[in-house]
Amino acid sequence: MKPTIYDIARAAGVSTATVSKVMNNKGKISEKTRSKIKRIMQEQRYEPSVMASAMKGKGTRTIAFIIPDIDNPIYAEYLKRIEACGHELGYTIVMATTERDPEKEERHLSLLRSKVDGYIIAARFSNLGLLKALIEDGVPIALFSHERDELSVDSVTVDDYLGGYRATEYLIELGHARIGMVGEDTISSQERIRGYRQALRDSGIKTEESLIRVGGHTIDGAAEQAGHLLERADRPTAIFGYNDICAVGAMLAARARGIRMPDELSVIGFDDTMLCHIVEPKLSSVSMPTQEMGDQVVNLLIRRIEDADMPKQRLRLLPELALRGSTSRPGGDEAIERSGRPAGL
Amino acid sequence: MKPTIYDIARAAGVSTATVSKVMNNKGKISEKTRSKIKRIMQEQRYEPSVMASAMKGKGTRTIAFIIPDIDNPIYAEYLKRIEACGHELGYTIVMATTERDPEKEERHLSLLRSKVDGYIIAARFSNLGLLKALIEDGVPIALFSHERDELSVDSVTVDDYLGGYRATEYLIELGHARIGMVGEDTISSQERIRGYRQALRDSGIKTEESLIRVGGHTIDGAAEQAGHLLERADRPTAIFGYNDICAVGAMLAARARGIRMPDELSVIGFDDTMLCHIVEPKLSSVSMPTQEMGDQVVNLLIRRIEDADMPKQRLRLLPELALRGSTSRPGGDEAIERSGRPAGL
DNA sequence: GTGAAAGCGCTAACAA
DNA sequence: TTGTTAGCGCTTTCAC
Repeated sequence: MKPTIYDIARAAGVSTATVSKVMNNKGKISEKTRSKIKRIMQEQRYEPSVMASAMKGKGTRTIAFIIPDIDNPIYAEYLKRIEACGHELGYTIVMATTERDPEKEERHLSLLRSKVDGYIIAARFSNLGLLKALIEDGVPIALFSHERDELSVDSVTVDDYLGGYRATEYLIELGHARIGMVGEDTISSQERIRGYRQALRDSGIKTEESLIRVGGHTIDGAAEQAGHLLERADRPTAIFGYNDICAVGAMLAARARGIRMPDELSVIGFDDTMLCHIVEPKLSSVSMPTQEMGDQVVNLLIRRIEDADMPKQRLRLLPELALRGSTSRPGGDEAIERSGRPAGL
Repeated sequence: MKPTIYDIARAAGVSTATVSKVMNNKGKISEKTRSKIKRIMQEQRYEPSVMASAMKGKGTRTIAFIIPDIDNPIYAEYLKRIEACGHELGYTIVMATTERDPEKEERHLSLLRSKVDGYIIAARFSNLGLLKALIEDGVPIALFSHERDELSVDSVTVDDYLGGYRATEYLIELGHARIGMVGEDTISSQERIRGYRQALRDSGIKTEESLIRVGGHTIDGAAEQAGHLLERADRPTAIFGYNDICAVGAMLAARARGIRMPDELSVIGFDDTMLCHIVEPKLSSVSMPTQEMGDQVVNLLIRRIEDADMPKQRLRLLPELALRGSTSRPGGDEAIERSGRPAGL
C-alpha cells in the first residue's frame, strides 16, 4: 500500500502535524526531526495525497486548458508551452476539446469543476452564459488567444487586428492590389479581417466583399473557399489566410489549379506553425510569441488562483511578420529573394 | 459557495447518506424522495466533489497520457482520440510530455501519482525501473504504440514490424533496389527497421548498413540524415521514413538538392498524419487505425482500473499502406498514376 | 427506506 | 519545538 502521513509519523515517532509541517516548510521544526522525517519519507517513497490536501482547501494544483480542437497545430504548440510552464510551477494540465459543441462546453466545465483550480479557455464558447456564471462564482478563468469585450475577465492574446493589418499591408507594399482573404467564423478571425480591411482602406484600395471568404476550420474547407477565389476571372494575386491552416488550404487550391506560387499567387498565413516549413514554397506567416503567451497565461491564472482580488487584466502581445518564399511581388520577384530580406522580420 | 452534499440533504430534509445513495443509484430509496432530491440537486446546481469521493477509494476518474513530445502530430491525433473516448466514459485526461528526459519521467509519474487512476504510456521510458516499480505496486498501466517485451503489462500497439515490412516490400515491388531508411532511436523504430531488413532479405537484396541512418526526432534532424544518403554517388532511389516526420525531412533534403520526387526519389512515411496531405507530392505512408487504437487503450485501461485481476494482454493492430504521389517506379511512373491505384490500399 | 456515525489523508488552529 | 484535535465532502456499514 501507498504510505500515508500516518505511516511516516509513526515511523518517525512524531505526530502527523509535524510531518505535515515538514512537508510544507511551515512552523518551527528542529533540524534533527526535519531531516529524520525527510529521510523516512524518502525511504518509504511517500507521496502526499493531492486529494486530501485539496479537501483542506489547498486546491488541486491542476489547471484545465480548453481548446476547440487539436487538429490545428497551433493548439498543440500552446499546449506544449502551457504544460511546460505549468509543470514548472507544480501544476498539472488537463486538456479538453469542445469541438465547438455547446454541450461539450458544458459537460467539460462541470466534469472538471471539482478537479481543477482554474481554466485557461482558448475556445470560443457559444454559450456565453456558462462563462458568465463561472466568472460570477469567482472561478479563476483566463481567456487565451481570444478576448471577450463584454466580459470582465483576464486574458492573454495576440493582437489579431494588428496582425491582420500588417500582413495585408505587407502584401500591398509588395504591389498587390487584389488581395483575397480566407477566414473562419471565430472572434480572432473577425479581428484579423478587420485589420485586413483597414490596411486596404489606408492604402486607398476599395474592399471587395466578395474577396472575403469565410469557411470551415479544416484545410479542405479552406481549400474550397480559396478555390472560389481562384476560379474567378479577376482572381486575386494574393491571399491572406486567417491562420496557417487556411493558408495551406489556399496553397493546395492553387496547386490543384496549376497556379504557381509565389509568381502567380502570393499566400500568407497566421500563427507561424510548423506547417509553414514543410509546404513548398515555404509559407510566410504572422508570427506570435507562443512561448511568451503560454508562460504569461499560466502565471496570470495562477496568480488569480492565489489571489482572487488581484486586478483583472488584458494582456495583448504583438505579432511579427515571418517572411518566406510564398510571398513576392505580383508576377514574381527576384529582387527580394536576392536582397535576402531577413526571415524573422 | 458551491453547495455540498449537506446543503442538499438539509434542503431535502433527509440525511447525507440518502443523498449519496441517490447520486450513486444505490440502496433502496422511495421514488418520492429520489425525485425530490434530484430536483433540489438541479436547482442548486450541485456537483459532487470528485476529491471527496476519491478519498473514499472511488478513484479520481482521471487518466494520465504520457508522450515524448507533441511536436509530432501523431501524438495530437492520439490525444484527440483518447480524450474523446475517455470523456465518453466519464474520465478526464491529463497529458504530460517527457521530452525523453529521465528526470521528467520521474517527476510526472510522482506528481500525477495521487491525481490519476492509471497511466497510458506512449513514451519510451529510459528509466525502466520506474515502470517496473509502478507495475509491481499494482498501478494500472497500459503501454501505447510501443511494447516492452520484458514487462508484464497491457499494451496496445500497431504492428511496427509488419508496417516496416510492407512499406519496404512495396518499394521493392515498384522496382527499387537501393532503399534508404531514416529512423529514430526508439523501440518502434527498431521494429520498423527490422521489418525493412526482412523485406529486403526476402527479396534477395543485401542490406547495406550505411543506408540506414538513425537521427533525431525533428524534421531538421531527419533532413540532415537523409542529406547524407542523398549526397552519395550511389544514392538510394527510395527512402523509407520511420514516421512522417522523418519522411518529410527526407523530402525537404531532396528538394534542397533539386532531386525530383517521385521520379528521382520515392519517399514513404509511417503514421499517415495530416503532414502527408500538405507536402508536394503528397506523401505515401503506412496508415494505422488511430481511432481504434485510442479507443482500445482507454477501454483496456479502464477495465484494468476496475478489475486489477483481469488477465494482461497485448493488442497489436495491423497497419495498411496509404499510397499517394510520393512513390513511383524508379525513374518515374505514369503507369501506376493512370491505373488509379486506390489510395487506401 | 432512511439515518447515525466512522473515517479516507491531510491541514491548521490551538495547546502544551 | 511538537502534539491534539477538529474538520474538508463524501461513502458505507449497520441500526432503526
